[in-house]
Amino acid sequence: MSSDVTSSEIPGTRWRRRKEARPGEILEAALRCFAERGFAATKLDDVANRAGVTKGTVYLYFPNKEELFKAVVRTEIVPNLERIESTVARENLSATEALASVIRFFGERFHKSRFAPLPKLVISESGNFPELARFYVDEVVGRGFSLIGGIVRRGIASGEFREADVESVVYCVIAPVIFATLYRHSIEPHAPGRPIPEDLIETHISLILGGIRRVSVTEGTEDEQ
Amino acid sequence: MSSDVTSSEIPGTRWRRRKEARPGEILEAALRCFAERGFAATKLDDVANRAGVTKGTVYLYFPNKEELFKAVVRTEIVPNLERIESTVARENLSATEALASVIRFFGERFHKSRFAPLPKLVISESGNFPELARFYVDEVVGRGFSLIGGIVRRGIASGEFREADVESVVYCVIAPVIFATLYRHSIEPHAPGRPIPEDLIETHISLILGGIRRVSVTEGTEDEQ
Amino acid sequence: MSSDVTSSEIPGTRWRRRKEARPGEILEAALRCFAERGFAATKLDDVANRAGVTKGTVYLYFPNKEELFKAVVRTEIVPNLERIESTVARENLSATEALASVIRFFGERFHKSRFAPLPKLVISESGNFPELARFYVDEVVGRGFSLIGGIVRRGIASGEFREADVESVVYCVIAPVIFATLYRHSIEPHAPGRPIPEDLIETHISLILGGIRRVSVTEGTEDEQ
Amino acid sequence: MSSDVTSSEIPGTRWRRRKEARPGEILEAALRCFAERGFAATKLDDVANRAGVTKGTVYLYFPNKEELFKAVVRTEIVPNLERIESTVARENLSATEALASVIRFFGERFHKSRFAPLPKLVISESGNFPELARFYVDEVVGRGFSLIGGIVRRGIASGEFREADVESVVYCVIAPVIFATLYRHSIEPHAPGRPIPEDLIETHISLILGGIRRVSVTEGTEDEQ
DNA sequence: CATGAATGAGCTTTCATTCAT
DNA sequence: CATGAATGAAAGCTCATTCAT
Repeated sequence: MSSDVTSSEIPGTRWRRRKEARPGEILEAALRCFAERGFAATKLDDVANRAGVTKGTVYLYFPNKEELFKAVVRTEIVPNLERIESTVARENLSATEALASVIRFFGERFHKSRFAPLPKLVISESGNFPELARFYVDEVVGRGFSLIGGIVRRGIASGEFREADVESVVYCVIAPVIFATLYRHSIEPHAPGRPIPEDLIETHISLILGGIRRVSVTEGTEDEQ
Repeated sequence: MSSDVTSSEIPGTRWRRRKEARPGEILEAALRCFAERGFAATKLDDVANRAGVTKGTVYLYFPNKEELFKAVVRTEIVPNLERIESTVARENLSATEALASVIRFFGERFHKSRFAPLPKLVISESGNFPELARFYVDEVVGRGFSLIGGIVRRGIASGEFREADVESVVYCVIAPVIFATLYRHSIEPHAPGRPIPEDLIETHISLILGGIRRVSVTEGTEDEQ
Repeated sequence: MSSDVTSSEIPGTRWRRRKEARPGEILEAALRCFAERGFAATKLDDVANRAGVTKGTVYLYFPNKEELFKAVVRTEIVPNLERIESTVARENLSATEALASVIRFFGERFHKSRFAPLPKLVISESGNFPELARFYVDEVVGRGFSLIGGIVRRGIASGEFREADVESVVYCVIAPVIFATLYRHSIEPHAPGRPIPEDLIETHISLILGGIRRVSVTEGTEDEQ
Repeated sequence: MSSDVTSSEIPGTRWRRRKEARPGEILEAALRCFAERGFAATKLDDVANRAGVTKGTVYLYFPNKEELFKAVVRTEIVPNLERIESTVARENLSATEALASVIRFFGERFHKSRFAPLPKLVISESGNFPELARFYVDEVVGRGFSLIGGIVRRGIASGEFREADVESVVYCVIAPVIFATLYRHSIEPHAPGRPIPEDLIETHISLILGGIRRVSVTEGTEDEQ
């Protein structure tokens, strides 16, 4: 648990004035620290260093460590949620297309966005922050399940998909995506010999569609990816 | 807090010698505490209380908190691994049957055994214990992947399964099982309104097999990709 | 505000076991620190040093600084209250005798007992601890006023004393006693040139009785003390 | 936090020069804060807020918190002292009249003027500011004692008052006045059920004169005060 | 073996103080 | 002059660790 976090900041002036930028910088630094070490193991000194400020400055913007954590979750989750939903809600796709597209979308999102470390954070800290778990269930799991559940149900209703327990299918759709995120932020960095396979997402899509679709997808799968 | 989870430590040391008499209650209690709160947030007082002893007693068996953590990982994971492998490795099953059986087996294991909280622990603490990640990759992920990868490869070779990226398929096979475990130990306790669906595992099996098997499981599925 | 509080403790073993004696020692040390420096300026390190323990030990017995403060007040005030009341409540004294005796009693009490620094503490900290003020008013001021007020009223009723506003008389009876305490614990230590006069209490008694008694005290004052 | 309340500090320093322009609001605000919470517990933010400026501005006029405190004492006490003395020192009053008048004068002063919170401040902070105690003794207690002591001595010499320990009498004269001030600023605000009696001062005067005057005041109350 | 009182390093938090604007 | 963002030393508090019993 070494605090090997060094500031990568303006070397000359140790004293700047950036009221506007500060909170964002601190939140970003905090997100990374929390994601790496967890809430309890994160020292405010590390967060401050990473943000290029001192401990005191953090307290200028956030009343305490817990509120900082909540602010991180709040600012990283909420905006992303909106974007995900609105993006995927574009209509006139078949259930098959919609499912493939939603998986692909999540896969990308979780790979690149700042949202990426969140699942790990939630898994790790739900024990210490029950509200975090509840919040996540309500806002993220709930919405995500509705979104995907809706597509699956639509596919079954239209005969595109075969009969199945919708809830369970949703789990199977989501799991590999989340799992990849968790793996990427926890294990992969320390196990360079075993990276996540390149075509995980596309394989996942084809497996899921193969498993759920009623009609053959033999030729359809080619252009699926 | 640096790492060597797998090393067997100064051999013949106090810890090793006393290990013989060590109450498994401490390890069990520690496993639960670590899984619930994470390493940093777990107080030795809590572990001791849960084990029905005093803090001092913990130090009789483990030289410090970090060694206790490593001991937890060592004693709770490794024995389980052996059993899993030997059980599933009995041959004369078709790839289909083997895959179904291995998923079912893991599903059970992760549901009931003391092994269950481990994934959460690894996800949460790999940042603070890089060796934990390495250990997990080598011992668990590696073995699991070999096991399942072997089955998949065999299925493809025999024509039972269609062509696919084996690594990716393994991920898709494992992910829902691990994900369910993580969910069960992090989120579910705080979100009673959204339990893991009963037939998740069976649905998963049927989806995966549907997705991977060459012959149709619907009606004309022989050409399923 | 220099922390020149040095432990006067057993020099050999820095490590002892005195669960029984500890809380009392800490309370005593705390009383002195609080009385000298006030609540805010008192460092727990000082209290600990004076009690011959370390900061951590203080927290073994008191959950935080504020509770320590309250405990000090509680343990120093309550027992003294009982004693004062019961002692003075001995009957069959004339109002004159009773008043003289009660003033003398308070004078002594405030001079020697551990109760002595309390008035200063209450005056100083009432702003930061409103409950302290309330408590003091209810338990100390209230009781004291009842006690003395009763005597005065009795004296007036019996014709021993002349008519007067009882409340005001009580203030005038109490004020020099309290004032002496406050002076002794705040100013006198730093102004050795101006000590409290030796016969303050007896002069006070004779003045008060001279002022309140109906019969002339011109010659009576001689034997008054 | 060491002491020299009376010293006029590095003469011609920043503080001294800027003193000319200094807003009395800061001193007034500081006096109130210090009196309410004590030196240590007073935050410069509070002082600044109360004075309607920012923290930085306080430092424009006072080099640090301690100097601010000293300036408060200096500017709030000293001028008042002068006025009091000169007012009461007009002669051609009998000792009885002079004593009554001086008590009344102090009673008023301590009730309304900015001088009022000072006694509480001295009582509370003498532990942290020994010089404050010394200053108070020299300037306030000393002068006050001379003033009142002179009157008492004159009364005794003239046969108006009976023989008594002058120092002790002075204490008894002063105590209720100071005590009322302390009570008013510490306890009364938090104990609305027990206000200081309206005619405390007049009762005090009549008790003291009754106690000290040679002639009986029992039936011959025409000279009551 | 087991206990639990005691320790002290380390972390969170506060706030007097500085200084670019 | 005035501001207020930023600082960092100091204090409160926690808890892994020790050790007399």
